[in-house]
Amino acid sequence: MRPSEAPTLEEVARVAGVSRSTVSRVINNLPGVSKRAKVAVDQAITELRYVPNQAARNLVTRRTNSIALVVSEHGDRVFSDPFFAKILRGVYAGMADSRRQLVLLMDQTRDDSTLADYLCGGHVDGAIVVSLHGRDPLPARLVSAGLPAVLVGRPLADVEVPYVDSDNLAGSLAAARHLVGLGRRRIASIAGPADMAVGIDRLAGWQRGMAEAGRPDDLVAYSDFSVDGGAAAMAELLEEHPDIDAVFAAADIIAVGALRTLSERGKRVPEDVAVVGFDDSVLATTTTPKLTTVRQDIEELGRTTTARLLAQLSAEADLPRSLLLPTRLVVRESA
Amino acid sequence: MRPSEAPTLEEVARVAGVSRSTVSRVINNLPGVSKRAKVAVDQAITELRYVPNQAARNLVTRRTNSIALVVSEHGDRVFSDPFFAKILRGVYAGMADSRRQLVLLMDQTRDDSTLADYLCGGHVDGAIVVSLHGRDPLPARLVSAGLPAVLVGRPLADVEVPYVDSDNLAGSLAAARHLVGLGRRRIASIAGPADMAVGIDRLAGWQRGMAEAGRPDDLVAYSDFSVDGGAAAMAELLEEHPDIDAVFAAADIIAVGALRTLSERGKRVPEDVAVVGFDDSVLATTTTPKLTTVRQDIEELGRTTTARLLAQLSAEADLPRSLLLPTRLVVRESA
DNA sequence: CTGAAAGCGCTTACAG
DNA sequence: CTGAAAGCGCTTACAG
Repeated sequence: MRPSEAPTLEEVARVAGVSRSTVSRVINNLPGVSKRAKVAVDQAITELRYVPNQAARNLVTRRTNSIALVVSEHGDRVFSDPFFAKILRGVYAGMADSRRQLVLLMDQTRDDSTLADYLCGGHVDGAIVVSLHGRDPLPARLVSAGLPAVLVGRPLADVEVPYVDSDNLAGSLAAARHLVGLGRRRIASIAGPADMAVGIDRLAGWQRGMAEAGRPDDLVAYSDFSVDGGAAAMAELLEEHPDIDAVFAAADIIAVGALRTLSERGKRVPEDVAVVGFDDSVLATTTTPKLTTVRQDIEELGRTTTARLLAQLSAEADLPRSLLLPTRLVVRESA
Repeated sequence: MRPSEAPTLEEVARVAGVSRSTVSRVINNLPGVSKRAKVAVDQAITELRYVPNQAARNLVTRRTNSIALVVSEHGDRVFSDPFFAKILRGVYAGMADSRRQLVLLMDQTRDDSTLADYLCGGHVDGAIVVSLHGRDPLPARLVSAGLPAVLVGRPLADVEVPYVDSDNLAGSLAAARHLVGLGRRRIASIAGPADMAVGIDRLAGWQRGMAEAGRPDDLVAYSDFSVDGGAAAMAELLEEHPDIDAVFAAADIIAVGALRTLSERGKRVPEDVAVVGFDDSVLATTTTPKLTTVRQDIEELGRTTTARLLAQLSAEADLPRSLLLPTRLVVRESA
């Protein structure tokens, strides 16, 4: 970049009539600089349009001032999933004051090992890992390499990595209790993928709710996070249990599919079947009837994860291992 | 990171029994290394789990091996806009083979000047700028600083920056001709924002189509890229010109709004009013009737822009200043 | 084909 | 409060 044009700290020192040490102190806001020297340096900096060379800085400080956002998911889903977009927004908001840069990494580009090598190769000071799928070996590798990392979402593998997650269990428990409280007798659930913590936890919450109320907890069908998946799961449930009068879907998008099937089968919502979703996404208010759902704040999830990582990087003491963010039931029309 | 644990090139040299120069040559695949030396070095590298220090490398080579993706848009739109997600996917795909990293920057964090300073401060080797809005001063600043940059989308300001864009004019001209060919007499357009190249170009294409056919080109209403905007613009058009029998909307999302208004007014599509959109987004096939629209490949836009930048970074000669990607009409049911 | 040496632009003890 | 000096870990002419 602009070979010899770029002024160095050395030149600033010369222009300001001080030593390199002093210039460095001014730049880094270190104490022990006379006002006179500071003024001279500041003036020289603006005069020369000096910008510190980041590489030289990194080399000596052994820090890069950048953190990685690793989206541990192959293929297309990442980009089309609004979840990712919200996380990104939260991460960005969380970094706003930190003067750090965000390096985006997805392992569609590099294979897992290359990705880990890269992360551990001193390119970044820390990593935020969005673990969308099952038991990824990456977190364990980061830990063993000593790279500060925080996960978005509870990992399935039993690794000693801090994570931040929505309180999925409490949220789905609240949904279950709501349906019980409505006097529903045959309460089913369309669970999310069984290989994702988010699927497991939301199912567990519903199961606990059923157990509390002395209801059976085996009216379950599984679905991926798609409308069609939800529709198929709902059809499956109705096939086996035509008397179902309530269903808790592990995501709004699944609930949308369930609504479609119910409508096709001539079931009225909520009169015949009450439906509760999860997420409180934009979908929730565009359906007819509007969806009762469990609200989670995904952007906050990204922000908190970032804050947790930054705190760790500043070596703050007594950091909580992991955090759960509250979820709450939003009652609308469907249940 | 891992203070003194990380092995250096020096240690690799010692273990391999060669000089640092030789190790460096092996690492960088430079010619002039005996097979014997190469084997010894490779072995030492794996033995020590050596990873080159990027900062040291950057310092001496004056390159960072990273490029910036600058999303020049404040606030929330970026993240919720599927356009951005597709661009990101394309950019990522375009970088797949390049061993470079992507640094994501949005000026919601840093003010414009800080952003430009950062970009020109030697942090990145080049920049891809997604210019979603009007006449951003950023491209000009990058050019004057000598930072290689390529824009996604034609800039409004007259700067000497290469850009890659969809051929919006040809696409909307095709749409206009299609409506004319259908025998429609009163053809309107809902244009996009007048301060965005994409809005201007799509309107221009439609106008040219009208001119060709000797039709008036003043049946125009403006809208932002939203359903509600499209609905309002359609209402406005019908108010002033109740005899409209065709409308070209500058985006599918606008067309969706138009369809809503037409349906509310009891107008049948395409019998009473033919509708053509732009984008061929997912929306196009979920509407009733399915949307005739102009297809653009946004992911390809991101990929091509990235390829253009990488070519520039490798100092390839005779690069085209800018590129237009083809668009084509996809005829479905609405026109 | 190989190595000794200079140097990239900073920060950081250290001595004053 | 200030400066001279060492050193971070590489690459790159240069000389052999």
